[in-house]
Amino acid sequence: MSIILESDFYNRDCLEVAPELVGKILVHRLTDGQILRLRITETEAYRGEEDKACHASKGRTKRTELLYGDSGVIYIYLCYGMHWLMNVVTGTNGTAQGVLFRAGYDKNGPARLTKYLKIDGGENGKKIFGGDVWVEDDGERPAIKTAPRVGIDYAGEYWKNKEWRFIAEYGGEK
DNA sequence: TTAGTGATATCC
DNA sequence: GATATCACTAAA
Repeated sequence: MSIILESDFYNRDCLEVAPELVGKILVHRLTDGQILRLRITETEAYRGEEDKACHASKGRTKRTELLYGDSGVIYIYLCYGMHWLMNVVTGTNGTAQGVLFRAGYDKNGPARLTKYLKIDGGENGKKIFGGDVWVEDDGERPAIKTAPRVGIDYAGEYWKNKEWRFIAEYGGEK
């Protein structure tokens, strides 16, 4: 029995949401009805304008607009011209927080994850419940370890060294 | 280690 | 309009 995570889950600080998303199942229902599921094994928190690694630190722009909106909104970003990175907006409105889905079981890397789930910019701005993309909790609670975030050298030592990356220590099933 | 790729932001 | 930058991956 799986429970779909809804508004209450996402409407909290990203540092609470990010570790809890680890071990959950990300689901995408395609237009042809096919269901793709993937267990989340790694997430990262991006916490508002003060976090230099967060896109919102540059201020409110067309792109980061979504981060300032409702929690539970899917924020998808095209990186390096070919990789879709998926985030979900967390926290109360206006705090510009988000959680990046960094990896899934057997799928290391944020772009591999979206590629596997066939998620692209078309899902950007949609809600992560009540639509074609959602996260389920099947009760699994893997052990979690933390680590510094990656790929954000530009953010400076202070933010770079924050342990806001959450990784499942997996032995679990798919 | 390096090339590839294109949207976005920033600077004319 | 032009350029610099980027939360990456695959191939070597």
